[in-house]
Amino acid sequence: MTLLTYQVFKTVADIGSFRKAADILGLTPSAISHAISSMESELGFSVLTRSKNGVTLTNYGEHLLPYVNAVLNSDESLQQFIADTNGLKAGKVKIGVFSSVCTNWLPQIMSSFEEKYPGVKIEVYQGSYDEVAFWLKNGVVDLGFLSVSSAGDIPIEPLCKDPLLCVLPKSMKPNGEYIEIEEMRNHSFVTQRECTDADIQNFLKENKLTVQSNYHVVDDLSTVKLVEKGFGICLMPKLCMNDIPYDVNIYPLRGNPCRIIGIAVMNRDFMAPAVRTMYNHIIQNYKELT
Amino acid sequence: MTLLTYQVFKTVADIGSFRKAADILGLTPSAISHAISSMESELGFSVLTRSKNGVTLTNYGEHLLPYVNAVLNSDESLQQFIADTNGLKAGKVKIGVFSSVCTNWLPQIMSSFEEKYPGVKIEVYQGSYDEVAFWLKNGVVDLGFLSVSSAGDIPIEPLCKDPLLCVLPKSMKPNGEYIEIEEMRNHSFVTQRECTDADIQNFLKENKLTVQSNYHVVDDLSTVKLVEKGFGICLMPKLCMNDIPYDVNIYPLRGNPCRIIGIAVMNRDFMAPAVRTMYNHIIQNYKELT
DNA sequence: CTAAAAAATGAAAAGATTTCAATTTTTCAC
DNA sequence: GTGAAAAATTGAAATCTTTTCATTTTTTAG
Repeated sequence: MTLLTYQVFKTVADIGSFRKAADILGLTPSAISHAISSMESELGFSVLTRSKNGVTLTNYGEHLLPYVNAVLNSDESLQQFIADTNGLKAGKVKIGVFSSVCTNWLPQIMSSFEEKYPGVKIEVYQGSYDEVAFWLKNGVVDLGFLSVSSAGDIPIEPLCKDPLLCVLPKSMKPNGEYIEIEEMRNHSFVTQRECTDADIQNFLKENKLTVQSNYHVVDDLSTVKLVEKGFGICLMPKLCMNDIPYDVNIYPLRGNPCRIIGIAVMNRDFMAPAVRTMYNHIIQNYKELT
Repeated sequence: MTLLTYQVFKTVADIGSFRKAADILGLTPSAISHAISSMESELGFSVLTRSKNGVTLTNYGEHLLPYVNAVLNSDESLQQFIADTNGLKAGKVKIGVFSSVCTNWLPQIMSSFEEKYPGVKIEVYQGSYDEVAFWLKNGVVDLGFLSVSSAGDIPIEPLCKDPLLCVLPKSMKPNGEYIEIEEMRNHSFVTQRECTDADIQNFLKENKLTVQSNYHVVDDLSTVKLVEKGFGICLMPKLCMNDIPYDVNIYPLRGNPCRIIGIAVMNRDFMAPAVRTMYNHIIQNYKELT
C-alpha cells in the first residue's frame, strides 16, 4: 500500500462513491476500483461495503481509517514543510566568509535579504579561505565567499576585484605613485600565518619574492599594527583595510594585482531554494565583473 | 515520493551509507541512488551530502528527517494494527442470530471462542430471519445464522437440521406417534406475526395448509403459552422448545420436516481475519450435515 | 421492466522502480 | 603519488505497478 492507496481509500470513505472519488483525485473509476481491491487483498479483509446509498466503510474499514488519516496528515505536514522551504517561508542559509567580507559586505547582504525573506534564517561561519573551502566541501556551509584563486575545484562565481595594496610604515615612502615589485624585495615582511591570505602568498610566489619574515601573525589588524610599529611591510587587500584604524602609508602595486572575490557553492544546479535565492541575491548586489 | 522513498531516505540517513542501506532494504545500491536522486529532484533541493566519512544529511535533510520519521511512524502503527487484526490480537465479529440460536448455541460459541481468542470482541444482534438477512446485506453484522430457506441469495453454509414439531395442548393427542399433516388441517393455529419463522410459513404453504389463525404473536414463549391455554396448536422448531418451560404435548410430524440452520456470510472469500476464524469455529463446532 | 448510473473486470498501455553492466569517484595502503 | 579496493553514480534494459480503455455486471430509479 502506498500513500496514494491511502488517499484513495480516505477519499472514497469520505465521499462514499468511487466515481466521485475518481473525479476528485483525477483518476478513472476503474483505477479507484483496482486500488481498493488491491488494498483489500493486501490487507486480507475488506474495508468497504458496496451497498445501496453508495459505498460505506466496513467495521474494519472504520477502524482502519483513523490510522490512514494519521499517515496522510503527517505526510501533509511534510509536504507543507517542503512547500514552505520552496516558497522561502522557511529555510536556512549557512554562509562561510573570510573576515573582510564578513565585516564589509555581510551586514548589508544580511539585512537586505532578511527584509525580503524574513522566514529564512542565516548562519554565518567566519574563517580562512581554507576553512571556508573545507566547510563547503563538507556541507557545513551552503555558500562560501572565497577568492577565485583559493577556490581550487569548487565552482565559484567571480564577483569583484579587490586590489592588493602595499602597507608601509609612515616613515617609508615609495619612489612614485606605485610600488614596484623590486622595491619590496629587500624589505622585511610581516606575513600572516600559513595561508590565511592565499592570494598574497600567490602574488609573492608568482613574482618570486622570497619574503624575509620574522613575524607571523594571524589577523589583519595585528599585521597592520606591526607594520605601523616599523617591524616590516605587508601586502593587504584593499577591502581589509576598511576595517582597520591605521596610521600607515598605503600604495597600490605596479600592475594593479588583485584578488578576485567570488561566491562559491558545491553544486550550482542543486541548491536548496533559500540557498539559491541568497546566491542570486549576492550576485545581484555584488557582481561587478562580467 | 512514496513511503518506500521515505524509508530509503531514513535508512540512508541513519546508517550513512548507500551500500549498507541497500543491504538492509534488500535492494541494490543503484536503486538507492536512483531513489534518493529522484527524491532530491522532486524536492528541488539536496538532502544528503556525499562526502568523506560516508553520506551525511544536508541542512535541509536534517530538517526534513523528523517529518519523514513522523510519516513512517504513523505508517508503522497502521501496519501494526493490520498485523494485530490478522493475528487476531484485535478485531471484532458481529453476529446476527435468531432467538433459538441465541439462547441455545451462542453462549457456548462465545465462551469457547473468547477463551481461544481473547483479543477479539464479539457483538451479538438478535432478530428475525429477515432482520439478520438485512443486517448481513448492509454490513451491520459480519456473520448471520439463518435457516437455509430464508437465506435467499446470501451464501450460507448449512450446519444442522432442526425438526419442526407440532405443539398441542395437553388435552389433545394425535392418533399415532407422528402427527399427520391432515390432522392439523382443521385446527386453529397460533402463528407468529409476519414471517418470524419463515420455515414454518414455508412448510404450511408447501402443504397447502391454509391456517386459521386468530392469534398473531411475536415470540416463541407467548406462542407456546397460548397453545398451552388451548387457543390453538402451533408448529415450532425443536431448538426453540429448549428455551420454553412448557406444559404441552409435542409430536414430530410425518415425514420429519426440518429447517436447516446455517451460517451465512456475504463474501465467503473475503472475511476479516477475526470473522473468518469465527466462521470456521462455528462450522467446526456445529456442522452436522455433510 | 427498462434505462441510466455505478462499479467491476481483464487486457493493454503507460509509468515507475529496479537491476545490470559499466563508469566515475573516493579512500586507503604502500 | 600510484594503484587497488570500495562506494557511488549513470544510462539502458527489464520488471513490476498503476492506469486506462473497452466491456460487462450490478444497482437504482422511473
